Amino acid sequence: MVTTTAGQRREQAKRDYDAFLAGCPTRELLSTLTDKWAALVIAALADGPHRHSELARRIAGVSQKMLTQTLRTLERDGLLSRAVTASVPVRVDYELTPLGRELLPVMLAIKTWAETHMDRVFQARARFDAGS
Amino acid sequence: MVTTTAGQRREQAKRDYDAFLAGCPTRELLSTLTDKWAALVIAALADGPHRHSELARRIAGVSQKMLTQTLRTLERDGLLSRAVTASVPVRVDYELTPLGRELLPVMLAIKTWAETHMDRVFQARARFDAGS
DNA sequence: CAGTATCCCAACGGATACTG
DNA sequence: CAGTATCCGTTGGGATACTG
Repeated sequence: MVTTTAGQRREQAKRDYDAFLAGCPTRELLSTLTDKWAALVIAALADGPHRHSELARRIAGVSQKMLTQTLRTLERDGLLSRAVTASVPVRVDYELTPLGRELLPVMLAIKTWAETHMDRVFQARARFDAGS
Repeated sequence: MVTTTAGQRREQAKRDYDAFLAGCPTRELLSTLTDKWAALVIAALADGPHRHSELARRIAGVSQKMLTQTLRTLERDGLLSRAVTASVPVRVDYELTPLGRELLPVMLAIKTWAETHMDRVFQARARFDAGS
């Protein structure tokens, strides 16, 4: 057995992966994370499991195609789990995995940042548009 | 003069804006923030001002079209500033504004998260792909 | 209810060429 | 060097119809 700690392995991972490099797989993962719907879906699951229809209602404006697609991608990447209850009609619940819960604070931070600083961004835009 | 504090106004903003709502302007801002290149550009400017060409080199694989486009959007939203030095040839430096520096930790967090948890995501994908 | 399957248009975004 | 402009293929993503 190797004697590296979890912390050491994390440090190693940070050296091995660099999103600034074009070929790095983190580029693709970054694309998944920096997705408008992904951020909203993860934020919507912050308070526990939710059904497909609940998510669709909560995240106003998302098409069911994009919602399903986003949920699949996040499930594949291990960020959320999908639980099917075989009733009629079928019931499907989505829930953040431990890995997804580790990501949650970051995603909430983006959403909150946008909501909190919207005014200052509006001011900046007004200045920019006036200046040109 | 109104007697609300900055803290109170921030609280107000969080109530007024909700990215879960379709018509909310934060949706659009969220789209800007959750952009692969935007995250990388802001991360690349973490250690101070950089020239256009330096950014292009640092963020491997970005086309100059996308780099310029991303820089313009971020400049318009007040996240970074553009300084032109009228020499021959022209020199242009980009630097995070105070607003951009407030966003920096969040963006770095995403990039770091991706780099740190890539392995676990790979494992999750292997499990998912095997199961189906 | 929770999907899958098509169709189809708009945008994203790369490659290339040109300008101050 | 730091852009802008054009072309053009690829993808994103909505609308609709259908299935277990």
